Amino acid sequence: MSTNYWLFKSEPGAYSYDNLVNDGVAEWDGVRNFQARNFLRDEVKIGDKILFYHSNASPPAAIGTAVVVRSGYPDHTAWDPVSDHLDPKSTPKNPIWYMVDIEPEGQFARFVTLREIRDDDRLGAMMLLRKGSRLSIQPVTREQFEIICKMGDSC
DNA sequence: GCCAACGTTGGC
DNA sequence: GCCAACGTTGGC
Repeated sequence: MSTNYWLFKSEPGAYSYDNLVNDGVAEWDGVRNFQARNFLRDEVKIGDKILFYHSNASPPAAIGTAVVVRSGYPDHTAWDPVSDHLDPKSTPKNPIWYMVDIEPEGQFARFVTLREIRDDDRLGAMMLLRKGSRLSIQPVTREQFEIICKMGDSC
């Protein structure tokens, strides 16, 4: 199976790329959107490459890359009573939500801002640029991944 | 099944 | 802080 490419959003105030570097590996928990869940459960595979994007940041930007080290498995925070992501409808026997594990690959030498992505004609098809697109796990093409990586002086 | 109300996301 | 767009909830 070939490598797929993704964009993962995170608010740096909640979990930044620095947090990921410090942790070494992260359980990508707390995704509570069905479309994103389906990607995590069914399509995000070990070895897939991730553009790590800071949303709700100033400026919003792609910060670096990461790699998937464990494919979809049930998000146990859904039945953790002290978790912010508790969802009583999800149980160990019938999990609703899924997560993957990721590791950082490298921060970009320079961040690639949303503005720069929007201004590049080659990236016009990205889901990120669609009006009202709030999906936190988005597929990107290999070409889009590599263009942004180059814009970040890191490929 | 419809749809209004509500909560969240996320750029600006 | 504002607010548009979206997803979810719940009454009917």
